[in-house]
Amino acid sequence: MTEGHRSGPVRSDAARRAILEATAQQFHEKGYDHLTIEGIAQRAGTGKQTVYRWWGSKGELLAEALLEGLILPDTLRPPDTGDLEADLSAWLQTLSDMLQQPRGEALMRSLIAAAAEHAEVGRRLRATLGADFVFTRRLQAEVDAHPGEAPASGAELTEALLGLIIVRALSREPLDPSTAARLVQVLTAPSA
Amino acid sequence: MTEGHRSGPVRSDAARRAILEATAQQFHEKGYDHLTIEGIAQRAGTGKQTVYRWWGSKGELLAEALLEGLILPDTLRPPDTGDLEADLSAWLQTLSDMLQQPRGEALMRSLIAAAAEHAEVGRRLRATLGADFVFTRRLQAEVDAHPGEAPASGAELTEALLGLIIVRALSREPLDPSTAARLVQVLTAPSA
Amino acid sequence: MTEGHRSGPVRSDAARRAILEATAQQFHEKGYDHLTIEGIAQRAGTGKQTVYRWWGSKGELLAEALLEGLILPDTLRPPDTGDLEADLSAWLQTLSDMLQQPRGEALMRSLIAAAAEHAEVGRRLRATLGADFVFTRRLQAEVDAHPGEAPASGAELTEALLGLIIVRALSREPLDPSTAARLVQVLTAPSA
Amino acid sequence: MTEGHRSGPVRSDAARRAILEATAQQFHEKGYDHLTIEGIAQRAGTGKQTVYRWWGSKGELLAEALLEGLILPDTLRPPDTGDLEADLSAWLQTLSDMLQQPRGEALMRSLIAAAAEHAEVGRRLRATLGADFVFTRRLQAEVDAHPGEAPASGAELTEALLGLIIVRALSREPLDPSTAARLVQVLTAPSA
DNA sequence: AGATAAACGAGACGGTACGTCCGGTCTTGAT
DNA sequence: ATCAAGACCGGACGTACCGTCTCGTTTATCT
Repeated sequence: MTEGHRSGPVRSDAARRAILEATAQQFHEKGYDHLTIEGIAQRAGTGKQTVYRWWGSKGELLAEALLEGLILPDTLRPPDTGDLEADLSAWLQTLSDMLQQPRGEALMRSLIAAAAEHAEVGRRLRATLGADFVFTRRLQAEVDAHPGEAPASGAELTEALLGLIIVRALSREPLDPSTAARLVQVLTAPSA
Repeated sequence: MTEGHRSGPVRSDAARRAILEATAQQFHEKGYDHLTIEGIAQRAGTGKQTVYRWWGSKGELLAEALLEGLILPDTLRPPDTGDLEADLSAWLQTLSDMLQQPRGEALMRSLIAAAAEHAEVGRRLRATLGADFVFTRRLQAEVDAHPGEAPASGAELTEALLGLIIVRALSREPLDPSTAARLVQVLTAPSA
Repeated sequence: MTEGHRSGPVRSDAARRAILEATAQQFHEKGYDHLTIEGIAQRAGTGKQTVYRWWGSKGELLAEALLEGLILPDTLRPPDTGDLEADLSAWLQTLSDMLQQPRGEALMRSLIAAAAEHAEVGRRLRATLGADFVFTRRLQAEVDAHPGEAPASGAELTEALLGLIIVRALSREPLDPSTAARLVQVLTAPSA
Repeated sequence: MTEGHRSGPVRSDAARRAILEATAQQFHEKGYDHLTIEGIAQRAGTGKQTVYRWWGSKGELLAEALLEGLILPDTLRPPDTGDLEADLSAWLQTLSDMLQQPRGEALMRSLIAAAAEHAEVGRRLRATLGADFVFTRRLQAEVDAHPGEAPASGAELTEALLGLIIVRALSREPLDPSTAARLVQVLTAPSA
């Protein structure tokens, strides 16, 4: 035979989904701190033990909810129209629009707090919000096409853009849309 | 008349210093979360009420300790040798060295968590670590000298650099020193 | 000076009384097991910590409530009309009447459970219900008056009577009033 | 037809014995409170459901273990040499010896706690430890032989003796062997 | 020189949430 | 149908801190 079986009940998917959804709901409602396992379990209609059985901390919960797409709106996924500069600009615009609203800024800061506490959230946040995704690959392609001219790779430039946004969120400085646009231009202009 | 008089003792400076130092010590030892007012008061040998009388939250405590220079080492203050590119590079190097060590990375993440929760910490962190300081003014001067060529202002470029570092700290990706150097080069090269 | 003072707030008597009364109320309502610190604190309108600060277990709580006379009715205190045999008989009658009612029997069994778990409750129960009190001394006097005739001392005879009642409570055997009367007669009759 | 058939396996005697033995073992190790169904099932190597299928509570479990003779040592069974007074005395001595040891006292208190909670345990404890057994019948015979002289029946006198022991166990008062002997003498002396 | 009153250390108080244990029920796959 | 295994919802455990509120003591100012 292939594997050590285990009889007995299997993990309840209903409980899992209810807990992740409760996590997302509570996260949006109260932010990362003020997020309590007790509150999540109650909202989900499960026992606390069921949460602790499968997740070790609220960080893990949030990381999984993030992965399931329950935290960030689909709007934040990067567009891909073929025009790199336009796409980058649009994406940055979407992000900066989000930060204009108090709810959006609070959401971002909550995510940062979660990332600061929990490594997995940090990794997933970076992956979701820019570094791993299409821009990276496309910026890289751009860079490759002009060897020697732009020594900073695409990934790092994307990170720098995301970083700018994070710094603004943390310092509560609004991000002027035109500034964002200018930055995109500087960063994508292949030094020409 | 000038003011309603008040008799009685005046604020104890000994208590104030003891509390701020205890804050710094506990912050370094346990990080921002796990920082407790109760623990700080005990460490400082004061009553809890003395803390609550003068500060409203652990965020305020940390913001003041940060301002007093009790949190970050002097090393992180930006150098000023006259050579802008070299200075920027050296400063970025210092920061990235700090993040190489586990203690330094943890410290940075703790600061980010604090900034996410408390606006004043965010502002002061940004001010301390780059955006307001000499680089900004000097980058700006550089930019001003070449009008039209580099549409992104110095402040934003510094923020982008700091942002990159923060993104790396949050995602637990090490920052390759040569990458940092390259970024400095790109950002300071006035498009020439 | 005489003693090491301690400044700061003093123990709240209101909280203490509320907790002991809540203990008694919950004890009567639900019995010793099913008595919860959480329930007591809630009923008393205090925090749990206030309970744990002053008492170490529900046993200690009950022991103190017993001592305060919040558990047993005054009826159970032994009468003293001068006629020993009549008094003993009346007291035994009161006890056995109490056990006739379901509430009384449950109360007695709850007390026994508490005594089995907590030494102090055991001691106080014995003290309250017979061994230390007037009967003991009076039986002893009786015994002393007839040396050599009744080698068992009064205290032990009283204990045996109480023991009989406890055995009946534990085994759910009703105690026939006439049996009780007969036992009193045997035990008090100085062998004549 | 005689009866509705029933397919499937029949009750596993191995599981039953394992559970009862685990009950006895855990009872001796930790006492009645601190006895958990979960712990018993784990010790017995069975599922919890198998316990709940056949017993309704830890009280029932203990009652059955008591009946199987897994709880009390054989030593406690009453001797029968023909000499009533000597037998009673010896039995009381055995009991009081047991209570001298901390383990024995704890065992007795645990049994009392169980009896207070669970009627069946109470009945069986009384049956096992004295009321139903040979002494009762023999004391009764003694009493019958002298009608009118000793109005308290043998059963009640035995209960009183057992009760004395229980009171002592509950109040943590040691039982002086000579006292026990004296009581036996008083109670068996047919008033002569 | 009092009298006044705020600041201080200590810590009790009503609460909320923690992470754990166990109760009793239910589900699964094997026998 | 029973069994071993164990997930599930729920309730209580005992602990850690929260922010507020006394206490009794110590000081600095005002009368």
